[in-house]
Amino acid sequence: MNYNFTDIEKKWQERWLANGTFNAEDFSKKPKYYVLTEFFGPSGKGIHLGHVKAFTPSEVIARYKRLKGFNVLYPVGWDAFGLPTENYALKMDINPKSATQDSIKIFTNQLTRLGFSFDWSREFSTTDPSYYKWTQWIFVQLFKHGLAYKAEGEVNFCASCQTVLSNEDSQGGICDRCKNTVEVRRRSVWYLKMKSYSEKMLQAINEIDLKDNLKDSQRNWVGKSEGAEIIFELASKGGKDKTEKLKDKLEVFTTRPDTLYGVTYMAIAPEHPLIKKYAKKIANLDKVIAYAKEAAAKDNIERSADKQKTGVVLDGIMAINPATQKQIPVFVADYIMMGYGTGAIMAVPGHDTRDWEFAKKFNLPIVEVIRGGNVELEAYTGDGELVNSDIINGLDVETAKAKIIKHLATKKLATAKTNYKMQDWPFNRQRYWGEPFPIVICEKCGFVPCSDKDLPLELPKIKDFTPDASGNGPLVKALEWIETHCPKCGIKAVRESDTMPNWAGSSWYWLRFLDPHNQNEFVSQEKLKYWGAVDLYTGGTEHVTRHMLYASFWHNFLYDIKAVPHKLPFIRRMCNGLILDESGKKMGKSSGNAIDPIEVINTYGADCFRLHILFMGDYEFNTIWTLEGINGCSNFLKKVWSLLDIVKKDDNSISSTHEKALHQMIKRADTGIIADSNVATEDRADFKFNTVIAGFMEFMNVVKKSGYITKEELRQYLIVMNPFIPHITSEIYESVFSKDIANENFPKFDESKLVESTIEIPVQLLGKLKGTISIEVGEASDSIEKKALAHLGLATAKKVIYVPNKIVNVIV
RNA sequence: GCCCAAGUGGCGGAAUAGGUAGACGCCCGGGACUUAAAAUCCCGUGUCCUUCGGGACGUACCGGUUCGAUUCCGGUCUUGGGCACCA
Repeated sequence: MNYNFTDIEKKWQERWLANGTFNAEDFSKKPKYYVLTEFFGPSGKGIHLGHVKAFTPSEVIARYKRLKGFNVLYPVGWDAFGLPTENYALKMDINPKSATQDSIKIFTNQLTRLGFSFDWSREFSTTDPSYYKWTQWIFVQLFKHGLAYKAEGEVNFCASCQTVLSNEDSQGGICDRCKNTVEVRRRSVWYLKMKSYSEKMLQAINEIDLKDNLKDSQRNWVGKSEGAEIIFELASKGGKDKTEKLKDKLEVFTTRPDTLYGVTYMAIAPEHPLIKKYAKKIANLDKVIAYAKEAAAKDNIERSADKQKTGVVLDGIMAINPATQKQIPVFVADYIMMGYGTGAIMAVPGHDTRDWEFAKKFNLPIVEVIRGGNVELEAYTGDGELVNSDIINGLDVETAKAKIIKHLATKKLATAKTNYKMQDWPFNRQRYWGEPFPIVICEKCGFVPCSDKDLPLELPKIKDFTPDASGNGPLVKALEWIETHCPKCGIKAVRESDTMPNWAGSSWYWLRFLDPHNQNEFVSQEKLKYWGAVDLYTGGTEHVTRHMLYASFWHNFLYDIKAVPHKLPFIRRMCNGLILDESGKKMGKSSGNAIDPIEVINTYGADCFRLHILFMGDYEFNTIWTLEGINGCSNFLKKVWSLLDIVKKDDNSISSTHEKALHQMIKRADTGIIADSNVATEDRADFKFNTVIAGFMEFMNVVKKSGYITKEELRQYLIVMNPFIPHITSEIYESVFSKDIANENFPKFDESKLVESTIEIPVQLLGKLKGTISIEVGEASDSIEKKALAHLGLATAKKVIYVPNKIVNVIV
């Protein structure tokens, strides 16, 4: 009988679905294992190769863990709110709701055809009112705890998508969705106070099991820097060259208070309020205003791409160095950002590269206060002894920092301060397809949250959901929905017309999978206690500084208000590489060069596709997609099928010829798929699916050479391979053993079966390989030295190096 | 500019507490079976030289440590990713 993958795969896929084979149990006696891959953003184009690359590993792990006796939760769901779906619906001229439904249908069919062992009973979409009810509920909690507020601020705005974006959504000044350059606009927006969670998020980064380089990029994004805020008094020229002190003081943030004696000028951002406030005191106001306007016209990209330092002195205003009491000039310069620190700096040209460039250009004095470089040639940013610095002379940098802060603090001129690069999260979008804000705007009561019984606040059905430049979302047009009464005082009021960003629904979805049908709570406490955190969370690297941080923020908040009992959302995170096209570009929905995974399944079968994509390369590295080599996987599956012809159906033993190879193969799979959580991080060598598959092939070669496989060997072999190629192994298992392989236990390997008594070791002469000799394990070194000399035809040697059971090197 | 990761046959990739480089597979070549082809099976396959015994070279490049380096150290080049005037 030939291997007919089409029929076999269809048969098992239907059976798994009908029987709910992979549905997780709540409260099982088995140990729990929660494995999750970032859920799908469904689109009408169906799944792409990136999905297969991202999901196949977690799928293998889910099946493997079940065979190892775990109660595995491997859920599936849809992240369907947001710009991708809405832009697609606009393009196709259909309603986003039906676009979402259609896409989910397509995805469901396609994922089924890959044989993924999801628990379909827990499926939901972020667009289901029964789900976003609780997204809104969490928002209300954030609001009630003072972590959601509306304010006017400078935000990133994408003119093409007609909406405000978060910093995370506009990394590098580019809209994450349409790749257009974003503009900075002043707008009234809803913010989530993510910045106030900076420390807690840094703590979470320390605790999660994640590669160090990815932790670094997260820490970098949070951007903690410790330093001090220092107050500089200001003075202006009064009549007759007399100076008078101004009422306002200039506050700056610095990480290097030790260099205070080297401050030779000050610089403020073009948007700094000081300019407006003391306009009358600025002699060259025209020039200053012209410069500020010019700076404002540049977008972020231009401003940072042009590294030439520019600026204008504020003629008439001086600052007073609190350490030296000397007066120094104040500049307005666009290398100072209003959004960081206080929007003003103390400039130390001797020890800061940017200040050095500026000072050189404007001929400002450069003072050395830390010994170690030549500040006339370049800024010295290293360590060293303090000089020219009065009370902190002779100290090292760290000691000097502490002393000068303490000294100024007594005069209330400095305080130790920590700053973060991460900003609060602009949380509203002027678009239709998102969760409505459960907020009523009342003239009398201000912002009033909907009460729990009014949730979900459903998105109204409207015909025209096209965004426009008015600055309002399409929901303002839904008058019947917008106009309402204040839940507090009852007078006429309006609803917030913006919607939440697509990251809202994904910021807590892993919790809902624990209890997806609960109508009374976002998730029950009993289920939270049973399932706890996600044991393994897999997905793309690009989410490390975006979704992962949002998720960490929401989870931390829910923990703080005692809504969840565990502090960390995810115990371990692994990031998969990308699938690239031949030219090395990212392959995906947007590039239009995608290969349809369903065609690969039609030609080769799902088992073959799964095997191929895992065998192609390392999980964490980018892989260039090719069908070259898939024949190897196809040939291998034919060989697996042909085992039916050579199995010794009444031999329940393990033959001595196969024993070692069998145990080796099991060991390789057991250590190469996923390590037990008790294995130390540095000792792990898991996620090595390609070498595990090589192990399957090696065992096949051994079996093929001897021309038979015993029934027991076949049983163990099929179970070990089942997570990778579930259809074919289920089919053969059923036909030989009349049982469902899904209920079996993963075989155990026996280390003692892997030990050899006689081994071959290499003999080297002066480090060059000269052949091998056969030795007994544990044989005396004298005897081995003699064998090695004999092999080389030598009588004596200057020195013989013998590394037990590894190598002999002879020196003459 | 700063930070991180990587560079191994014609190709995808193995092997790093330093110890037989190229596992496993693809492609390719030769053979068996066949009227023929496909499928399948067997053999070969890093490069160069060879008197067919073997020899020399070889893990981006240069240098170092070592009996021994793909692995460790210093420097250079290339590719990919992240951050980007963050005070």
